[in-house]
Parts: sequence; C-alpha cells; structure tokens
Amino acid sequence: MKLSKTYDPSKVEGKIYRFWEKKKCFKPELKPKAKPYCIIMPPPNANAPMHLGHAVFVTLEDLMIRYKRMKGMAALWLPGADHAGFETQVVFEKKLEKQGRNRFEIPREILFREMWDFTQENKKTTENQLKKLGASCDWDREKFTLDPDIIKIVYRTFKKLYDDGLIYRQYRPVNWCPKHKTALSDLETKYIEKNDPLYYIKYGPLTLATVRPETKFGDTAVAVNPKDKRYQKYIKKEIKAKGILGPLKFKVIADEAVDPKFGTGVVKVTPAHDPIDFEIWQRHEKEIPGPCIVINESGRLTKETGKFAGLKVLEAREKVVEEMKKIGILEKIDSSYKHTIATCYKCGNTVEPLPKEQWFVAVNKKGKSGKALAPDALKAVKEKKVQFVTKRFEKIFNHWMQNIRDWNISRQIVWGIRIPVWYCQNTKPFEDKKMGFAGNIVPQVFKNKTKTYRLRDHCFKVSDKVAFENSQKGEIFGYGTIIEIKKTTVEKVDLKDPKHGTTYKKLDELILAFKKHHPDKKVTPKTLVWIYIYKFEEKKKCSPLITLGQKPAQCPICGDKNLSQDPDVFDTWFSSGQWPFATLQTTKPGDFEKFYPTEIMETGWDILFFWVARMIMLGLYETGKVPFKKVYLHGLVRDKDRQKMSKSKGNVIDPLGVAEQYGTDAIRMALVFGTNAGNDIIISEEKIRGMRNFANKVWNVARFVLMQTEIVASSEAQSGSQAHWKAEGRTNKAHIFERQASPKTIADRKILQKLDSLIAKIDKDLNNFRFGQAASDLYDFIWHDFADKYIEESKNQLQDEKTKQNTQETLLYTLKTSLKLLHPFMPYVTEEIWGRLPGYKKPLIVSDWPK
RNA sequence: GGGCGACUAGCUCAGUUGGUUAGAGCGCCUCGUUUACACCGAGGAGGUCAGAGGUUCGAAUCCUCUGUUGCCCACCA
Repeated sequence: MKLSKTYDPSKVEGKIYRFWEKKKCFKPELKPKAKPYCIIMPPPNANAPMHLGHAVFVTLEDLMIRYKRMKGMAALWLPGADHAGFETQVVFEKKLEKQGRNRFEIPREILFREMWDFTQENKKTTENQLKKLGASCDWDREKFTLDPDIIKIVYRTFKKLYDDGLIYRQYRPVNWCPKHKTALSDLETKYIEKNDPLYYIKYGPLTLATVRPETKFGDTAVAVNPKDKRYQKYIKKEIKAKGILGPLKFKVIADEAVDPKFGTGVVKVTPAHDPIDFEIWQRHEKEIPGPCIVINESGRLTKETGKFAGLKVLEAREKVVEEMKKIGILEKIDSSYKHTIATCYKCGNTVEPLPKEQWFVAVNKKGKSGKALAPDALKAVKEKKVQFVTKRFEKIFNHWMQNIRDWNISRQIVWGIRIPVWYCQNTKPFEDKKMGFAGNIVPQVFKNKTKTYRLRDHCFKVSDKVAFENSQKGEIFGYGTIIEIKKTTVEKVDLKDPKHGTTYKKLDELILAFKKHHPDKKVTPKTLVWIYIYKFEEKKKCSPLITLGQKPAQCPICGDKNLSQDPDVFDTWFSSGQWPFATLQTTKPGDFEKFYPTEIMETGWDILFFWVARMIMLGLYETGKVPFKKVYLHGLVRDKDRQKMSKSKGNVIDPLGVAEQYGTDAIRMALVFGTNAGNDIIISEEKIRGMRNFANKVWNVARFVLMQTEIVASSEAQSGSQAHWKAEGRTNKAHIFERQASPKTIADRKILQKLDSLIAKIDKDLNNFRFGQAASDLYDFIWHDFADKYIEESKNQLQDEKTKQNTQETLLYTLKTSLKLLHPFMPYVTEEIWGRLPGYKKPLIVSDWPK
C-alpha cells in the first residue's frame, strides 16, 4: 500500500489532536527551565458557536504559540470562555421572546440558572471548535469568567478601587436603553445621524431652540452664555412664561456651556434627561428635584406631565408640539436640522438619558495610592511598555484614552457578576414602632422644616417616630419625632408659615396639590387636615458596604441587620478587563509570577476600547505591570463582497463545516495568506480551496520523497493506526536527515541556499508579525522551488548512481525543514507526514525549529 | 466637528528601512494524461501602481494638494 494520492484531512485531524493532547504537547511544563512565553486567549462568548471571525484569532495565536514552542520556549496559551454579560443577556432575551416569555416576569435566580445552563452548553461547543481548529492551548488551565476564583479577584479589585477613591456611586443621568431596561456605558451606545425638527419655543420674553419639547416638563431653568450681550439683563432674574400645563417660572442662569451661536443662544435646562444640562444644573444647584423626572424606564412620560402621562416620547412630542401651537408659544420649526443621537448598540433604540444611582470608575482621577487609570495607561504606552504592532492603533488608543469619561459599570441585568455592595436599610425605628409612614410622605419635607400636613389621619401620637422617604429614589433620608398634632381644615392651613414642609401661595394651589395625591377624595376648603409638628433628624448616612462577596452580618455604623445587596451586576468588561492577571492568578501556583506580563494580546480591533484599553488600565492598576507587552489587532473577516459576516446577513461561514470539507490547515492558511495586521481579512471559498490544494501539494511532495528514498514500506505497513509515530521498526537512516556538507550539483546547491535564506526570512517575518508574508514565502518555496524545480531535477539525479545518495539526502532534508517551517501554519498535514519520516523521535509540534 | 485608513492585473490582495524587468491566488488563453500531485505541469495575455505637483541619481514606497471610498471618535441643545 502506498500513501493515498490525495491528502484526506478528515482521516488525520482528530487522531492527531488527541495524540498531541495525550503526549501533553500543549503544556509549558514540557520545558520546565525554558523561557516563558504566554498568550492569553480572548475568551470566546459562550452564547453562540464560533464563526470564521474567531478562527482568525485561533490561527494567529496558535501560529505564534507553535512557533515559540518550537523555538524552545515554555509556551502557554491559556484558553477560556466568556459569560459575556449584556451580550448574552440580549441573546437570551431574544430566545425568551420566541418562547413568548419575558425576562421581567422570571425570578432572578431562575433566569440566572437558565442562562447558566445555556452558556455551559455553548461553552462545550466552542471548546470542540477550538480543538477542531487545532488550538494548542493548555486545557488544564481553562478558565470561565464566572469561575468563583475569578469572581473573587474581581471583587478584590473593586474593593481596592473603592478604598482608593477611584470608584464612586452617583445619581446622574445615564445612558438608558428603554428596551433592555439597563444603563449602558458610553461605548455601548452608537451614534446615528438623524433629521429631527428643531422647535423654537417662546419662554416668556425669550425664545429657545430644542429638539425635545416633550422634556419641557422637566425644565428647571433657562441658561444663556454669560458673555452673551443680548441676554445680560435676564441673568439671575426670574422670568415668567406660558406653559401647556399652566404658567411657569424659570430662573435664568449663565453657563459657559451654552453656545451663543446655536439657535437663539438660549437653552432650557432639563437636568434629569440630558447629561449636559445635568452638569450645568450641578454648577448652580445640587439636587435634581423629583418632579423634574418626566420620563420613566420604559421611555414613557411620567405622571408629572399630567395628561401626557403614559405616552411614549415620540408620541408625546407630537402632542406637546400641537398644544404649543394652540397656545401660541411655538415660534417656528426648523425641519432641516440634522444632529446625532445615541442609540443602544444592540437594539438600535434611542438611548434615553435617565437619572440613576450607579457605580462609576473614575478613570482620570488620581487615587490615594497615587495611581490613576487612564493617565497611567497612556504613560505605559508612551514608554513602550505596551507596544502596538500596528502603529495606527496606538494613535487611536491614545486619542480615546485622552478623552474618556468616567465609566459606568452598573448594569440592571441578571447575567453577570453581582455587585458586592450592601446597603444598610436602617429600618430600626419602624420595627420598633410600626409607623409605616414612609410610603406616603410627600417628598418636599426638608430638615429645616418642622411641620407637614396630611389629609389622612395616620393615628399618630405625640412622640411617635416617622420616616421621611424620597419617593423618587425610594430612599429614607430622615426621621421625625412628632411633637404635636393639630386637627384643622384645608382653608385654615396657614399658607405663609415657613415651617411647613410644603408651601403653596394660594388655597387653590393647595387644593390642587391635595387632589393630586388623593385622586379618590373630594377636597373642599372644609376638608379635614392634620398638621404634624415634628422634630427632624437627618438619617445617619450609613455608607455602602463593599465586601469580597460575602454578606455582612450587620451595618458597622448603625448596627442594623437589614442589609440588601445592590441588585445590579458589573459591566462585563469590568471583569474581563482583569482577565490576564485574574486567569494567571488562579490557574496553577507560580503561573502569575512566571507568565505575567504576558507576551502579546492578539484580538480583533473592534474591541480595542472595550477590552484592550481596560486590560491595560486595570492590569497596571492591580499588578503594577502591564498585562501584555505587545498588542496585535487583526481585522474583521469579510466575505468576498467585503461584507461583514453576520448571522442576520446569512453570509457566515461555519468554520467546522469548511474544516470538514477542506481541512483545518486549508482554513488556517487561507486566513493568514496575504493578509496584514489590522487590515480586514477577505475570505472566500475559492481561497480556501486553493490552500487545500497547497496542503495536497505538500502531501505529494512528501509522497514523492518517501518513495524515492525507499523507506515508505516499513511505515506503510502500520498505516491507519498511530503506530507510525513509534520509532520502532523505523530504518536507522537518521543520518540522511542531515544537510549535505558540500552540495554536489548545481540544483542541490541552489535549493539548499534558498532554504537557508527562507529560514532566516521566516524567522524575521514571524518576529515582526508579518504572518501573511511568511505564509506566502513558504507557499512559494515549497510549491515553486522545491516541487516544481528541485523535485523535477531530482528525477534525473536519482537515475545517476553518482548523485543518487546526495539527492536523497537533500530531498529529505528539504522536506523535513519545510515541514518544520510550515507546521505553525498547517499543523495537521505537517505532523501527519512527520510521523512517517525515517528517524522519527518526537512529534513535530515539540521538535526544534530549524537553524 | 475631529481622527484613522484604503485606492497596485478582470476579481481578492501582497509589496520590509525608497534600489534591477512591480508580485501571488483565483479567473482567462495555448499546450501537455512524463511512474508525487489534474486538488497537476509547461507557457502566455493582462498594470500610466487613483490624479496632479514636489524631494531624490532613483518613488507604488517619502512630502503637499485633489478626487473616490471605508471606518472610528464626539455632551451643538
């Protein structure tokens, strides 16, 4: 029996991968004393099978690892899988939708469990795909981003940042997706250009321009530029204006952020629904008044907007504009106005800025430790501690890093690492005295007031304690001890008493307010009212308790045992930003010390900000060292029409399917051949087929060489089993592996010289990350120099007894060396042939690189 | 509004610090079934390197401008 005429990858690949695994070829322990070389695999998302895009990173990283391994280094490629927080949540919610279910109706624990099972299933699939692609990673060290020991490290970092003053909680407008009902980071929004009408609205003596008239109900002021001459006389004055829901009063404030050239140079300030307005407002006042929140979490108007309550933003806009026209405050509409709006990068819905209390990472600030996230990262790059293989990504990185704002890491979803913070509910007074006042108190109760009035008889006694709650935030902010209770009627309430928590100028207003709170009751001037006079005591602010995951027994400040955990989870990138050290610190003892900082981070450029930037910041912060010395960013895989591969377009090439048809080696070679760092990779079936042909060429070169050197027979007898990897029964012709000392023919000399310079060239290319160049050089040499020229020439030389021996030597030596050089690119076919060579000692994957 | 790329053969792309006659794969044309391979071999056609200007002994490569095209970032209400 001879070697088959064509190479059949399906017969070899599985067998060879298992053989490598069995021989522990992927483990760095193979060379205990060698220099370490480590790549952390970008963990594939465990929410879908991999596609050809993933095959790029497998190919490139495996290529580097195999090369360095053959170069004699203790090479570790550390695999993993990513729970991929929000991404997976989105995928899973779609799945639920198809089943007619809704995540908000499913209890947290059950939903989490279902998603856990779902990701575990996908994780198995991706592991198999990685193996099929020939990934020579160390499976014993595989990590999942939700492994308990990883979570522990994430908690440790969070606490460290908090203690250092670099993590804080703040109430402010955040990017809110009304569909997914969670906040998003600035990176998770996508800006799109839109043509929206710009409305010019009269505000008393002023006119302002806005695209969002529906948020008018949440206005707190009107702002102008302090230097704007037109409006000097209004600054700090109060102006009266006509509004849809009745007369309005606004203070005119001056702020630099207002561009006098835009619109009329007058801006309405809506702190709850616009981040810039919030900042303006903060410079003048502090709190966002509760009634100024006019849009809710579903993107509908709140009850503060009266008859518009319940309408969606766009519906409300139309109606509001109509009304404004009616009452004559709409001056004009500029319908040619173009601007950009933020949308959710997953569902495309308009992002609604909503005020929320969230955890933020201060990226520009210096902590107590003296460390600062973004500045330190920039410095490390500047000092070349991290080098970008493609220069232009360094520019992009710098630009981004210099302009980033604080990072919101709270997400209102269940899939992820729960934020390890407990809040003291401080409910003691209620347990003791059963007050139950909290839910019904009006919000306008302040600490310098001492009276509040109620329509309802709460049956309180003097000396009772009541709690005051901010109904917007659902938070108790203080307690009152009742000193006196008076019973009176609405008309007798002293409207001028400054001690009242709520003040109305006229009886009508008071009645209106009462009606709003008690829509079920008739309120007349004769209606009974209770006036509670109390002593106010601000709630002792118990600070949030940051732990390493465990629930504290009690609040260390007030001793209260009623603690509740923050319902939110971390932005998935907050935890994956710690991946390089989190993995190495939890695999095997000594790994971190040995392999950190890792050699290179190889991933797609689309996650440069999401992931690479965060790893540099958090890695530096936590370990004092950069997480990797180099960054290699590959391009996106596109089809031959330059289309991005995506499921919705239906142009996804399934790597397993193609591997089945053409072989893994063909795909891998197709993905590197003629490509360049950072540029997109265009792949087509024709290209893969071409590389399959190349694999076959290599196979046939080997077939010829083995036939001509008459050593096939002994190994052929055992073909089909793994026996041919055993050295026994092999001829003792190890010497013919050696390079001829002095080539006897011109052809010999020529091919050997070419081979020498090829080795040098491949080394140089690989060390400079010019994989595409190396691949085509190899292709060229093996096909056109070795096969087309030398092998043809050898047919003559083998006829001649004088040159036969030397020709055999050269054939074998050239084959052997070619296989070594080619192995990182096409591991399967090279290993398979290698196993059939005379003088076989150990697998090609762990053989020495040619010199 | 800022920034970053791309433009080389019919198609998809290489081309290192400037240096012979600018390359590959696929496709196309001619010939060939010689005992490694038709998933092949031999040969061939096909390019004003987007355009203009500049630097240089010499430019696809460096500089400037223009055009076409793609992408990223950004708190103009």
